[in-house]
Amino acid sequence: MPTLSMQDYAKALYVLEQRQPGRISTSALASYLDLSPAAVTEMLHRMAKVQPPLVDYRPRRGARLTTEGQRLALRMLRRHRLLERFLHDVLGFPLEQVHTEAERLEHAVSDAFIQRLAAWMGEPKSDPHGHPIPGPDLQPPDAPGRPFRSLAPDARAQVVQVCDRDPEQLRRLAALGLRPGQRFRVLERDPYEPVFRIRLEPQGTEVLVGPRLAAALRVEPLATEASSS
Amino acid sequence: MPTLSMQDYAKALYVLEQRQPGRISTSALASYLDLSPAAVTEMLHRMAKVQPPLVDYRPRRGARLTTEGQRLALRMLRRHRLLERFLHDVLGFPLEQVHTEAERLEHAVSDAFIQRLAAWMGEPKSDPHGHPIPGPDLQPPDAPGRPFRSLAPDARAQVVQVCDRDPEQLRRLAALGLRPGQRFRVLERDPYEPVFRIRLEPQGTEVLVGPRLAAALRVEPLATEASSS
DNA sequence: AACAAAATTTAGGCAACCCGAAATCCACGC
DNA sequence: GCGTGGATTTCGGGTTGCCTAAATTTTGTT
Ligand SMILES: [Mn+2]
Ligand SMILES: [Mn+2]
Ligand SMILES: [Mn+2]
Ligand SMILES: [Mn+2]
Repeated sequence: MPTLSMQDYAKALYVLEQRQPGRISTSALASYLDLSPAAVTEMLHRMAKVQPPLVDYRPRRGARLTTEGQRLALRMLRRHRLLERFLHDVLGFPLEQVHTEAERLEHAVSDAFIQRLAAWMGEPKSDPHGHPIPGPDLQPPDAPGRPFRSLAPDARAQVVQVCDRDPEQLRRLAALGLRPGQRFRVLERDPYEPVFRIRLEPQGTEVLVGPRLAAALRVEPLATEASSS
Repeated sequence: MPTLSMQDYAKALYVLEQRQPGRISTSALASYLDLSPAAVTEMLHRMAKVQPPLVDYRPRRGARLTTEGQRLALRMLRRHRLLERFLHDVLGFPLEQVHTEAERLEHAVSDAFIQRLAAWMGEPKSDPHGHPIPGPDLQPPDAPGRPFRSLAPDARAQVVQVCDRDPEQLRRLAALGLRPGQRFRVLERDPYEPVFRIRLEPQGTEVLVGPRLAAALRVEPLATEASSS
């Protein structure tokens, strides 16, 4: 089994490759993992050298996960998200705390643990932030919904995913009521600035969504029910 | 928070001090942890040097836990045993697998996790091997029952604790039916060799208990019900 | 009291990981 | 084509934790 650090690097590479297909640069990985570029270079060397190799690393042109590396990443994402589901649904951890806790636990559980936990929880398909949980076959799941910024004025939609990496932002989102499942209507989209005004349904609260929050949300458009009433 | 290794050393020192009060020798600790004596010497130095110190170490005359070290040990034992209870009762792990799994998890969970897990499980008082779970106050619990070898012929008793460190032995115990809660009567105690013959109640199965198994069991004597019938 | 065996510590190494600073590379603008 | 700034790698260092082999100390004899 790869080391704890390799597990986190693999996950990070997977997420970054999803965002922007292609090779991932040392600096992109370093800033995502909050490590020095020097540390990342070294680790990429190690991950390219283990058998089987986890990354295809070409000095000065970044790295990509190998098939084996991708399997590792998906295995870790499955663990992470299943654990988050457990922490939130069963133990009642608040949304903004589950990520940190799962980030440590994911390395300590065994495959047997995950298999039993998944069965016991009824094979959940997504974590409490709305991220899809890879199945035991480790097929890459696809991200549900689409970016918030793609919404047109007057559209109705539902939050399907919130970003889990920034606890403070997550607290803000939670305070505003923007959690997975929340429905809303776009009231206004500023034509010049990337600012939206939305109304939560059914609460009726109005919320301003700027570029920071918008980037943290993915949404699912809904049929424009009772648009004139 | 002390390192993962220090956490395991603290637990080991606590268990060994329970068995045999007084200073613990380097070699005793090394053999319990399955490490070289040199590694143990080094770690004892580190544990004596951190602030606050976890052990009182005097070169060539062994080590004892400080109050702080004992608190750490009890914190880890609470985590370990609570996790074992969860793994066995909720996820259905067999008795001989829970120890290994908990040995890793205990270092990855947070205090908040343990607090929530304990509450959710209804504050269990013992683990599936019968070991007492220290409370949140971290008071040293006392070992229930007494050694198996202290049983006299014809006595009735109940298994209250099985040793959890040897999976193979645990499988043997389970195969023989000797798990916590099992009642039995001592039919015979060899006067010369440390060998017992017992009959399980209510099954009626007869089992031979030699010195190895006897050392792995603690028992609670029962009233000699219906001794003549 | 003197030795030898046993226990323990010290010395020297190694593997993971990480960092800051120095060197190196390469791509873009002129 | 030629610098040069920014990205990247290399170098030297530091920490934790383990091992084997070589001292060293203690202990249990004769
Ligand atoms: Mn992690
Ligand atoms: Mn998540
Ligand atoms: Mn452990
Ligand atoms: Mn146990």
